[in-house]
Amino acid sequence: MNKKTIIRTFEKIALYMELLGENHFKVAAFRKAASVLELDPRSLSEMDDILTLKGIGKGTGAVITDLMENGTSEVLKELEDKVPKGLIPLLNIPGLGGKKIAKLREALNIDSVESLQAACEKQEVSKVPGFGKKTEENLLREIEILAQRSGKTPIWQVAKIADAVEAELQLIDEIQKYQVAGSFRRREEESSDVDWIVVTEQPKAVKEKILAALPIEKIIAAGDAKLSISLDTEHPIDADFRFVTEDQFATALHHFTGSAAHNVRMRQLAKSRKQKISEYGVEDKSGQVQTFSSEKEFFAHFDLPFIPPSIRKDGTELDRADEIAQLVTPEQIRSDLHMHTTWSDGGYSVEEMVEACRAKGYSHMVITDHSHYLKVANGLTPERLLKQIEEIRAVNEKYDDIEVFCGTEMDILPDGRLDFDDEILKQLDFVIASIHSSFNQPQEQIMERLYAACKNPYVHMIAHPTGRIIGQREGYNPDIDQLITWAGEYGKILEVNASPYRLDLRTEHLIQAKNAGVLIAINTDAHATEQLDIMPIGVEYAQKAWLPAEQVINTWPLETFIEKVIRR
DNA sequence: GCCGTTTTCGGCCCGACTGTTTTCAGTCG
Repeated sequence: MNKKTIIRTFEKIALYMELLGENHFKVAAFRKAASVLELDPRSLSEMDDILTLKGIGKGTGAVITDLMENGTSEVLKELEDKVPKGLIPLLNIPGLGGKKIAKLREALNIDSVESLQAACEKQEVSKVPGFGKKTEENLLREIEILAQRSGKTPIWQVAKIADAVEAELQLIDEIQKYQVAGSFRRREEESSDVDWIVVTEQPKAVKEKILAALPIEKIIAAGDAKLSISLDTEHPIDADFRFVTEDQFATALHHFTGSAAHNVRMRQLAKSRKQKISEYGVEDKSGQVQTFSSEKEFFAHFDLPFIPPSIRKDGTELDRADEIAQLVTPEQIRSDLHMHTTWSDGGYSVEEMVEACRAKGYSHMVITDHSHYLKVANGLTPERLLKQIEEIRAVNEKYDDIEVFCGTEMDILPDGRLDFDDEILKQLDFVIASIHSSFNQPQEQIMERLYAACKNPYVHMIAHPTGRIIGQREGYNPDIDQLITWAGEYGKILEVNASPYRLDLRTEHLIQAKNAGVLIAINTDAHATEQLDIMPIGVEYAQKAWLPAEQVINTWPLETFIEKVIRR
């Protein structure tokens, strides 16, 4: 028996109870028990107090005991006997929850999406009390949509959609300001929808203009406080707009940024102080509602520091408030150590990239074009690299407010060799090693390649250490534990790639790297000047691992970087 | 089902919107 099995059992029990239309507090109690175990860092064998944990009581404790002694749960078995498996997908249909599903099952013996569809087509559903014609039509349509639509949208697609939507919002005069909230603001890797807080005195007019401006597949809800639509974009996604006044903005932004668990913790905290949090403000005993000029002020009201959106997760961030001051922030970034130019597959010259980095106020930067193995990217031969070094040194001479270092993003070849000899590497200030080929090799071979890079004395950093593209490809599946160990042993830096396509190291690995004391760099891997702008996304993503600024070498001043990295 | 520095019973975060109802339950975030 392991912890995961217990957690999954609780989640299944909750799901089945929900389908039976059980009391939702009871359902929530099982979900809560699952999350208590999930959040406890210990393994099952280390948890001798498991039955006394807060959130585990008589009922959930009995399930644990049953699982430990017999390997199965009687409670779950009974539920499985009672509830047909085909009902579970019904919960994915918008508008259907446990109660309605239970009613449909009672009245029409619905036990699957197929039987629900048939019943709708025979117009039997609209005869059930509590259901009507409109519900029946909606259900049929949702069943069709469900068949086409798959899961969540990766962050890089959300980013594009958000840009397009905001371009339209900007044109609406009645909007005083807007800000994206929700999971995208929290820098989650994937989102199921996008939310905006819109400040306006004229919600009706704004609603009409948004409806007229955006490509819409379906209007989900359109009231005076909220507009909810399905966007008919290349990658369809739902969008929510909340209309508030200026003074409600901070609390609305907080509320709709979530996470849900974070909000619950905040509201419990408020309640313990005889106050009540809603999206409109903080209400005290007398019914007086207080509003705030910023989220920072809102948090301060509860004696908390500003909690960055990306770490608003399960509520435990409130318990770690004193660690927040050390967290890396986008404002602390002084350098970008991974970018490309027209020498390989970038879109801008060395000088243009330098100008763009100067505009960011960076104190230093590294030009790191591809190496010759990567023919598709016009990778540099040793001869061209030497010429590029000359150009970079010359450009560097021109500026005294930024230091431009010579680097490379060198391929680690499929056979484990490195793409440049040490004689060449010696002449560079900063060497990145990356895998761009033969992702499908067995893990052993991948690790041999990474080991070759780690033990080479001229390599400084391993870039995008998994090669994943979010929502599209898994990458090359390295043994990250081993890589982190080597990075520690050989003093190599590991990269967080700020590109919303990549974002690796991913959070759980970054936590391991943090705990191992391995140095981290956050880089844009920019192939164009405007891509330098994605740095905050990488930094905010890295905050999820509670990474302190001192461990992120981009926060170091030039002198420290030279001393500890270039001349180490 | 779980919990208790007012509580062992009566709460459990809070509010918007829809569709079905004639005042509100269910769902959603």
